[in-house]
Amino acid sequence: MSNPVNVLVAVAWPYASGSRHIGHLAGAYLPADIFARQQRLVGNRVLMVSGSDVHGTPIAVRAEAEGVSPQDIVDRYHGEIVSQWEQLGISWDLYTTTGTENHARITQEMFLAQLERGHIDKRVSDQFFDPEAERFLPDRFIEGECPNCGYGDARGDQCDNCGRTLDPIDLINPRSKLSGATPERRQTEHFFYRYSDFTEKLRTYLNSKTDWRPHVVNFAKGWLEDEGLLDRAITRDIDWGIDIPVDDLGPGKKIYVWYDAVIGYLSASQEWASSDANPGGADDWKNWWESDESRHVYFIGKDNIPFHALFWPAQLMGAGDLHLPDSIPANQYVTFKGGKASASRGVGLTIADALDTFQPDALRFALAAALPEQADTEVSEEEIGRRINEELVATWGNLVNRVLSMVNKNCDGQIPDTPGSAPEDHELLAAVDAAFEEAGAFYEEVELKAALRTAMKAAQAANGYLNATEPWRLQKTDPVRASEVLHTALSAINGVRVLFEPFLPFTSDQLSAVLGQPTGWHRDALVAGTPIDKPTPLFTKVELAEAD
RNA sequence: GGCGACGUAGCUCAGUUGGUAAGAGUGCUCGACUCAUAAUCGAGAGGUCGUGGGUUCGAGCCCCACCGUCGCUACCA
Repeated sequence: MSNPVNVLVAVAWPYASGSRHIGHLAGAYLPADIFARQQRLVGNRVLMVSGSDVHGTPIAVRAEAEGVSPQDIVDRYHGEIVSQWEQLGISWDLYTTTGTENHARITQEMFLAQLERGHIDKRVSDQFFDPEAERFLPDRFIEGECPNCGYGDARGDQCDNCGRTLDPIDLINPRSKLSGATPERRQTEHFFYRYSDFTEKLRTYLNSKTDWRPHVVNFAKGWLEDEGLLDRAITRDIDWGIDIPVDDLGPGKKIYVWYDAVIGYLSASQEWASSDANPGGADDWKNWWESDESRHVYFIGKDNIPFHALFWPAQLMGAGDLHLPDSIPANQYVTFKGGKASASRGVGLTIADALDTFQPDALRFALAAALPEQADTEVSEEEIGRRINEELVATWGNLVNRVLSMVNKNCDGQIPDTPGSAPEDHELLAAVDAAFEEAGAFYEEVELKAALRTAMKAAQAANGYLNATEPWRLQKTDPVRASEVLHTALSAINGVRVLFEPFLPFTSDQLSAVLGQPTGWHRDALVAGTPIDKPTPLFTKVELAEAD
């Protein structure tokens, strides 16, 4: 194959303020893991990083409400998230948090570099202040009567009743969501990032991305129309966050959470490079970030597009010569059917719920088959179960089981040394080998649903081959040919399981224990004489509740 | 209000730059098979491609309007 490429698999940083649901999983984390696993099999050097986003107002407010420290909130949810990654088999090279010293230092370094280059300046602005909570308030934390429709509980940024976008200054009888007090307008001074400096460069950058998904490019370009990007404050009046590396503004101010969160991709790469997990040395991160040869792929939900297609590239441009995102295959949303039925029927199914109900690989399979790559996709608990039973278990699980059973029974419990040479034997193995190429092309485009279909097609070809050759019948009439057929079928499985590995890591490991570790993105030769025991099914069927 | 995406078989979705009588999986019907988790394989039925106009020799793909769903709208992350 060609030379290994350094691939950065950058995955959206989950906000450590609550439990994640399977929409998040299908939107970013699962596709990232599938892609990363395949890229490793291909032989590329994959660095897959993310972490919990631990700063921001919601966490600070929640901590105050519960009478605990923000760190307690973060520890609770970070712990939950980390344990779920393990259960789901998400193969991070590093999953960290934005609460590390390393991250703070690198964020501050980037801030200083941009300040030095003139892309950061100070401005005074008016903001709402809660005199009781003694805290500046984001628009969303101000409520009042909607000036358009009179709705009493409109938020400062938007009215939930009439849907109009609002400015908190227009609210009638505004009150703080935190204390109920009437907010006051106060002047406050903040650092602004001059995103407007990069409007033209970003236009050029986006225009060069002709292969991106249309909804990603169009959406990002929409922000650049007319006056282009607006400068944004990158500091906040809050105690919980990263210190501003210059003290001009006085106390009580920190760096804004989203300015620092995206820097996590860079800081996590450096943390990984310096860790024991990497034998390549502390400067190894430069092979991803200071190299034109590397490839950066960002896995995010569509709500994150402006941050990754605009703000983050602008921050990178302002900091120096760092590698920009090469592709951002942002997914749309997974939506839930039967929203009014009940939580147990799939409405807002959390990752924890889903893991209680489904085998990890089975869950991965069902979500991968429904990835919202082009459009929002509807799922329900029934639909997930249906996919597991009718597609995964019936086609792939059963294929493995039927072949291993026959080999165990008819070939003295070991892999026979009887490769077949009939035309149909070659045809099947050629089809499996071709599937690697076909699926590989889909991975290059990050079309993971299509890659999964390719693997399923190969499994179906193997099932068809068995039905056509009927080894169970040959066993009585022509045992030599029967063992050729079984050898061929097992060879096919030996390839197909590699095609499935990115989707089904746990059961693929089970098969590796029998068939040996795959050596790459291809079908390995069988090792004759390897013992094959009576198999236990890889997957169990899901018991479906009666749909009503 | 503005912007964007979507609306294709009962269900979940594919349909590259417009071009042979519109596809997959699943479900349904029929047939084959019985090694295998009542699993598999084959065949078939099933669609006015949201509606109405327009461009074109030709449109699911392009343009306009409308209807519906969802998202974003820059101090939520």
